[in-house]
Formats: sequence, C-alpha cells, structure tokens
Amino acid sequence: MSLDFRLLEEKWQKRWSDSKVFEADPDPSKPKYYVTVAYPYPNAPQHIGHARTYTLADVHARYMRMKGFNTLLPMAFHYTGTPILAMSKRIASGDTELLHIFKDLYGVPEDAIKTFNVPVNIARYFHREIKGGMQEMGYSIDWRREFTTIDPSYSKFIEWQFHTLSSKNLITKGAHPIGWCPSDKNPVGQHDTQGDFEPEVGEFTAIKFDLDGTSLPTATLRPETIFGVTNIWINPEAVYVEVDMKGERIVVSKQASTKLCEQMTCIAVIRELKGSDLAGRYATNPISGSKVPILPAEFVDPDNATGVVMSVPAHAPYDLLALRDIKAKPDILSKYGIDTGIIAKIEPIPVVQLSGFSPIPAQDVINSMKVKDQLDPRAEAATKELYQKEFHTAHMLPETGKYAGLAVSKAKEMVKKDLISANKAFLFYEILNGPIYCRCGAKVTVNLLSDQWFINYGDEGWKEIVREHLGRMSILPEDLRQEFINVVEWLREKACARRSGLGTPLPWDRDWIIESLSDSTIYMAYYTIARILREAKIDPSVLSDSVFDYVFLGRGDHSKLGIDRSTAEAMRREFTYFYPLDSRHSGRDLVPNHLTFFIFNHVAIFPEEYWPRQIAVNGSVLMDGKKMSKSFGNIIPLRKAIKIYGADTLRVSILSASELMQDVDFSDVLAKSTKARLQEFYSFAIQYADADPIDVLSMDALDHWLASRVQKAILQTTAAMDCLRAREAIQTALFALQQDIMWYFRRRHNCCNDPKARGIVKYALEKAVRMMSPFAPHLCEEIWEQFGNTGFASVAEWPQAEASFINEVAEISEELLKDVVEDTAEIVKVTGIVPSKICYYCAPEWKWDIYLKLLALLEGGADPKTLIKEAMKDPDIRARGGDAAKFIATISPCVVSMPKEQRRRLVSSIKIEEEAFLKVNSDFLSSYFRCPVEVYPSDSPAYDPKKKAGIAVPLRPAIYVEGSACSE
RNA sequence: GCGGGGGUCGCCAAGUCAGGUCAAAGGCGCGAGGCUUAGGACCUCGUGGCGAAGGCCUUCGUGGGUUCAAAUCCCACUCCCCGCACCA
Repeated sequence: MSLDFRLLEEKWQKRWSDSKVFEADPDPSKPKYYVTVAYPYPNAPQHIGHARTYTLADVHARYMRMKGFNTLLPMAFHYTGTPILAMSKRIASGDTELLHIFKDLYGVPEDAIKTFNVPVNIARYFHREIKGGMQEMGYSIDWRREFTTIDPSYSKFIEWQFHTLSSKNLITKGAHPIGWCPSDKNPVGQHDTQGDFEPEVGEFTAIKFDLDGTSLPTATLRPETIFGVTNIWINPEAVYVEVDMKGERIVVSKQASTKLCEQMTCIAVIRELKGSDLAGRYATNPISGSKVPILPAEFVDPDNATGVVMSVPAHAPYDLLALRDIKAKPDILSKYGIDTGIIAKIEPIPVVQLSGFSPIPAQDVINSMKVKDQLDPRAEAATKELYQKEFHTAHMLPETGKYAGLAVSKAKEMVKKDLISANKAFLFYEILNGPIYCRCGAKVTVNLLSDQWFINYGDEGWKEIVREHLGRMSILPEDLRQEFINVVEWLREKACARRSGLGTPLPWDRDWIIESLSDSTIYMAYYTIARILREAKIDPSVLSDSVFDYVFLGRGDHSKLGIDRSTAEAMRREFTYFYPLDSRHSGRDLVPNHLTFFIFNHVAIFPEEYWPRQIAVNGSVLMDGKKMSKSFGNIIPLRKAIKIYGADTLRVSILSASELMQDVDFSDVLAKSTKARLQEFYSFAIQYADADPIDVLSMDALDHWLASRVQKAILQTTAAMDCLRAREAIQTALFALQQDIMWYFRRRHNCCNDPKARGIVKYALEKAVRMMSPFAPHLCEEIWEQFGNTGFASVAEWPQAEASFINEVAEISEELLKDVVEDTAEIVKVTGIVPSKICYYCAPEWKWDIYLKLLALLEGGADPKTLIKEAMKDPDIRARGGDAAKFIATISPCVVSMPKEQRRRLVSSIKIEEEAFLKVNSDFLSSYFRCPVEVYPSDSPAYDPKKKAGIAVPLRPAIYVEGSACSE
C-alpha cells in the first residue's frame, strides 16, 4: 500500500490555496502572531540547507495558528546587491564555468539563460524557482504580501528609512578603503574576482624618512617599532619614482605610485630612478632624528605597499635575516658601491619586551623555526608568529619615551595617530592576500572612497537602547544571547551604500545604491502594507515620507497625505495589528550582521511598542557529513529533493535530525528512513479511521494508562514547541507515542478488533496527527480527512492535555509490569532456563510502609546520609526489629537515588496493589513467557521452593523461574 | 588574538541549564533468528566487558576537585568548527 506523497501534497496545497487558509487579515477579536524569515537572494535555486530555516519558521507559524493565533507568515525576495550583476556580466561574456553551473547544476533551460544578460532576469528566474519550491514544501505563506526589494514602492519605503535614520544623525560620511578594479573603475567583492577570492584590505603606516629634502615613506604594519629602526631596505633591482604628493616630494616604487593615485589625488611623477641609486644613502628617522643607511634587500617587493621597508631587526625576522645575509656576503654591498664597513656597526635595537624571549625576539624565532635566509618561506611564518605574540602580550620598553610601558596593541595605534597628525606619516592601503585579479583580468588594487556613507552602529546612545531591548527579547536558543551582546559591542560604522548593484539609490546622493544589509532591516513592517499598496493600486510616487510617518509612527494628519484616507487608515490598521514582530527566523550566519542590524534599526525607527519580541536561529545542513558546496557537487536543489523524497519527508528529516543550533546531517538514508516512518504512521492511522469515539466509562486500567500517556506526550510536545525544539517535539509526538501504542497492542495480545480498544487508539492517533500537522502537514491533512473531520488539520486546535486523563497509578502499575517482564526476561536469558513455570512474590505491607516512609522522609528534605538513622527513630519501624533494619539497608541506596519526580509520584499517589495487579495481568505474562504464571504474597507464598520470596521489594517482586536448563 | 559553538558506547545524535529511573533515548550500520526458492522489504532479539537469578565491573576529550551520588557542577588543560564586516 504505497502512498504517493507528491500527489497528496499537490492535492492539499491546492485546497489550502483555494480556501485561502493562510491568508491573514487583521481581526481585533483574535490575538495575532507574526513570524518572518529572512527573504532569499534569488541568484541560485534553494537547496535543502535553505529549507531548514524556512521549514522551521513555517512549523512555528503553523503551531501558533493551531494555538488559536491569527498568524501571519509572509515572504518576499531580496533583489538588492551586486552578485547578480556580476553573474549577468559573466553570462554575457560567455563564461563557460557559470554556464555549466546554471545548465547542469541548476537545470536552467537554455532560453531562460539567453535572457540572463539583463541582470534582473536572473533575479526574476530564480525568484519564480524559489517561490515554486516554497509552495511545493507546503509553507503556509500569505502570498498576497509578496514583493521584491526593487519594487518602486519598496524603494520609497527604504528612502523613508534612510531619511529617518539621517534625521536622527545615525548616518555619517567618511573615507573607506575597498578592493577596486582600476580597469572597470568599480569596487570588487568576492564574486567579482577570478577564483572568488575576497580581497582583504590591510592598512600600512607609511612613515616618512627624510632623504635630503625629499622623503622616503617606509610602509609598515607595525609603526610602534619605529624606535628600533637600524636601516632601510629597498629592492636594488626595482624601479622607483620621485613623485609630487600634494606639494611634497616622496620616493616610492613605481607600482606604489600608481596605487597612490587611487588612494589620493595630486600625484605627479617627477622622475624615475633605480633602487640601486638609493642604496648607500642615509635617511633620517622622523622620531629619533637618527640617520640610518639605505641598504639593498631581495625580499623587498616593489609591488607591496610603498616598496620601501624600515628595518627593525630586533623584532622582524626578515630584517634580521637580510642583515645576516648581507654580512655573510658583503660583496652585495660593494656591487652597489657601498662601503661594507657600515653594516658592521648595525646592531638590533630592542623596542618591546616580550616575556619568555631574549631582548632580540626575532633571533629566538629564527633559531627555533630554523629559518635559513630571507628567501626561506618559513620567514613568513616566523614573522606572523612573532607579530601575534608581540601584538597581544608585549609592552614598550622605557627607551620609547611617552609610549614606555604601553601594550603593543595600544602603542601601535598611538604612534600611528601621532605620526599622522604630525604629518610624519600617511596611511597606505594594500591588498593583503594578493595578487587578486578582477574577472576582467586587471589586478585588484585599493581605492579610498572619500565620500562613503555609513550607518553609525558605533553610536553609543543607540547601542545603549539596543542593549536594553535585547535584554528583554527572547533569543532562541538562549545560548546565542551572549553572542548578540558581543556583536552589539564591537559593531562600528557600517558602509551602507555602494556604487553599483540593484537596489534603492540613496535619496540624497543618487550615485550611491543602498546595499543589501542596509535595506533589509525593517522590511517586516513593509509586509503589513504590501498587499494594500498593490490592491489599492497606489502610485509609488505618492508614497512620501509623511505617508510612512503616518502608517508606521502614527504621526501627522491623514487628510494631508496625498493618498486616499481609507487606504492610509487600512495600512495603519494592518501595521498596528500585526506589529510588533513576534518571531524573526534566520540561519546563524546572520547573527553578526543582519539580525543585529534588524534590532538596531527597529529601535531607532519605530516606537517602543513595535520593537521585535524574539529571534530564532538555527544551524545549517550538512550533506553526508560534509559542507554543501558547488565544488563538492553535493548540493541538492530543493525542488529536486522534493521530487525524490516528498515535502513532508524533507520537512521531518531536516527538523528531526538534530536540535536547533546543531548542524543537521542530511543523507539519503535519513530521508528514506523518515519516509518509511511517515508511511508507516499513515498506514497505521487509517486503519483506525472508522473507529468509534473513545468511551470513557468503559475504560479499563490499560486504557487509562494509554490515555494518560497521551496527555504526557501532549504536555511534553507542547513544551518543546514553545521553545522550538522541533526534534524533541517530533520524537515525542510521533515516535514515543507510537511506542506506547505498540505496547498497548502487545498488552491486548496484538488483537485490536475490540471497538473500545480501537476507540482509544484512534483517540491517541488523533492527538498525534494534530501534533504532527505542523511538521508533515500534507500527510496529516489526509489522515485528518479520513478520520472524518471537516476543516483543515492545519488549523485544527492544538491538543491540550486533559487533566482528568492523567493517571499516575495506571502509569506506575504499567511501569511495574514492564520492569517485571524485563527482569524475568533477563533471568531467562542469563540462566538459559526454558521456563515451565514462573512465580512472582509481592512485597508485604510492612515493606511498603517502610518504603513509603523513607520516600516521604526524603521528600521532606531528609539528608540521604542520615536517612537510615532517621528512619530507625520511627517507633513502628523499630518494633519490627532486625527485619526492618536489614530491609532499610538494602533498599536505601535505590530509594536515595530515585529521581525526585518519580519519588513525588509515588509519595503522592495511592498505593499500588501489586499482587492484585499482577494477578489480573498474569495471562499476559503467561503468554509472553509461554508458561504458567503464579502470583503470591511474599510473606505467605503457597509455593516457593528456592526461597525467593524474601527478597521482594515494593515495585520489584521476587521472581522464581522454574524449568529445565538448556543444555547448551 | 578576541568572540561563539562543540568533543557522548562503529557512525549520526539526545542527555548537561534544574546532579540520582544513565551502560546512557532515537536513527543508521552491524550480527543472530523469523519470513522467503533466493534477494529486497518487513518482524523479533542482540550490539562495552563479565555473569547458570534480575547482578557486577569499566566508560561520556584529558587531569584534578565538590558530593551520599557527576556525562551533568567547579578548576586547569587539550583538540575541532564558525565569525571578526561592508559581502549576500
């Protein structure tokens, strides 16, 4: 009886859509719940990794809907940004690698690709693709509110956002270095480079050493070591130029002069000279005034920074090595006509004190890492290691004047600042992980954008409000709260606009496009009005700031907005009904940026009552234990996965494989076994479709047990759902409950034709179907319908535990029976006896009295150490004498180690009538072990050949197994 | 370096916040049996060691400590993953 999941899914998706069950409108008579999830960037199809976040959000929305909330889950598409532009360009230029990805990996049809030379067509194509996937997954989205971030109305909304931020002085302007293609005259991000390398920009301090009236800027990452300079290095074979920089003469490598042009204006080359022309001359240290020689060194790369390096042999392994090399081969000097005597005088000058090292730490590192010479690759590693250590732990020596005693990390900043303000240095930016090439083939350089716009997340007043609100927000999982707090602390100014890309132009400087992390922080508010804007056919041009002020801030007079009054009021109603956002869902990679910006922008723009309530974050998905990536070829597009496994299977697999923040390891076996489970659940459930309703009056102890277990499952599942522990919810609602039902079956001798039993099983299944409905909605709708219900399971009421069905005595008794079965089976197994008769001996009254007394003592807070003494104070127990003492001694360890909850249950329940209970169920035991079963009181057993009765303990009857030992 | 997450009995993975039902759920894999001409599917049992009576012994990254009791709490150490931005 194989079930066609796809057919079933289509059936229910159509019905949901036809009946508009997931369309939410304001309804003041019902409480609302508003869930959003980060909208997708449509430059590729989604894969099962994306599905995790969206499925969890959907499950959450579905759960809240069943709990009676008027729940809204909308979706939109984030067209903003540059990657789509870059892709379009690559397609237009016939890039075969990308064509291959589109065609073979993503399955994009040929004629669609033909349109991809227009960037927005890529977005439109994948938009449709992603949306199709979401619909096929059965997400309960209100599609009427869909939009894209390049819709003109959305742009007006973003303009309003930026005007509002600006009016609160949260937008600043400044200089910002970025990776740059000198040929395209455009910034380059990772997606613009050959091999997808993210350009890393490093900041060098170029310190100006005076050279007979011109200056020689030595570029360094460690300006604080200026005190230890013994000489300057240049590459003797490289070409240097003397240039005019803002009226000042400087000498740098030829390559550096080109780069300086990108980083500042007014560079004019005056003359070229060879590196060797500089060698042997002296330059003046701008801080100490001492003169140091300029020496040739091969390791100096003219294409790195200024091509001039200051030598600090005490702390820089390269410098020490170069000096050593030169000393070993003084003829290098004579080759360039330099007096070989000058190097003899050069001695390293220590600048910082690094504990655990000699005054010349560079020497220590060279020795320990066995670096040969300046061209040895280990020199690089040695430099890194020493720099790390010094930066974080070393302190400046007394010889460094005002910087003495400062930590290197502090001193570095101070020296840099002081030198720059004294015009003795300037900043020079360089690509650190270069060379990196733009896709056009040009080498990426650094450009200093002087008029960059920022959102000032470093604003202390703003941070304070964010901190305070964050403290009130719910963060799921709670473990992530600290990370959010940290992010708020180190957030600084964030560049918020770019020169290119899709998106909204900055309203006051239209050469800039607002970048994607800045135009996606408050759009959850836009969903509340998107439908109205479309339905009322509002012309975007009338969406002035005052309209948004009215709708979102309740400011202004609606008669002067320039739009229809009823429309304005409808938008305001919609916003005030659904806002604040109750839960924001996203993957954990967005914690340090989007999710935090989201809080920042909300508290800056909206009134306090509309600030977000909760953030829910989930981990990612691995494929067969490996990260999904194009190069591994292990990405399964979502729609393909749906075709293979079905939506419900995917939903349950992804959410049941691990808890919230852990990575899920998806695999074919996981999906297949999940599918089998769901299939089994379905086939099992429909067998009970026509069962009678539960008949409370005729329920026996076992029925009460199952009914009680159902209530426990409801309680536990609900608690798990409340903190989005989807895995636990599925485990409980599906697997645990199923196990209980299976046990019930065995107890009924696998025969459930009895209408009464069928009724109770259906009752349990009906609860399970409701609880599974958020996870496997299509399958549950199908069962729900076959169970004879009208309406959708998707909006059925979430089950509530019925207190009258909770029956601790039934549960304790049933546990007793399971324990008895288990213990008996253990004995049979270990002894190898083939049982011909089994006898059980139940503990006598007096043991129960003591047992319960001990439990009560512990419950009353007695110290486990003195429990025995405490118990012996009791006159009734003393009266029993030795037997009692012996009994207490045997059971006290197990009484003491009993979990609190169990102890409480036993103390508060009425006593279990073991003997009667086992006698009633001796048929079951007898058929289980295929032999006669007898139950006796242990104080007067009618048959006890091996004298076992004495060891009986409450809830642990003594067992005697009689039979022939198996000879093997 | 800073910040965050993690290391559990073949693999995946619960359990840790609130110490005790924890030799430690569940899934996968593996082994035995049942069912089948066989395979698959399915069902039952087993899957740290020992055990002819329900027990005992050794385990939760490593080493200490607290406690009647530690996978769980405290301290130290170690290894792995991720982020440190202008990029979605």
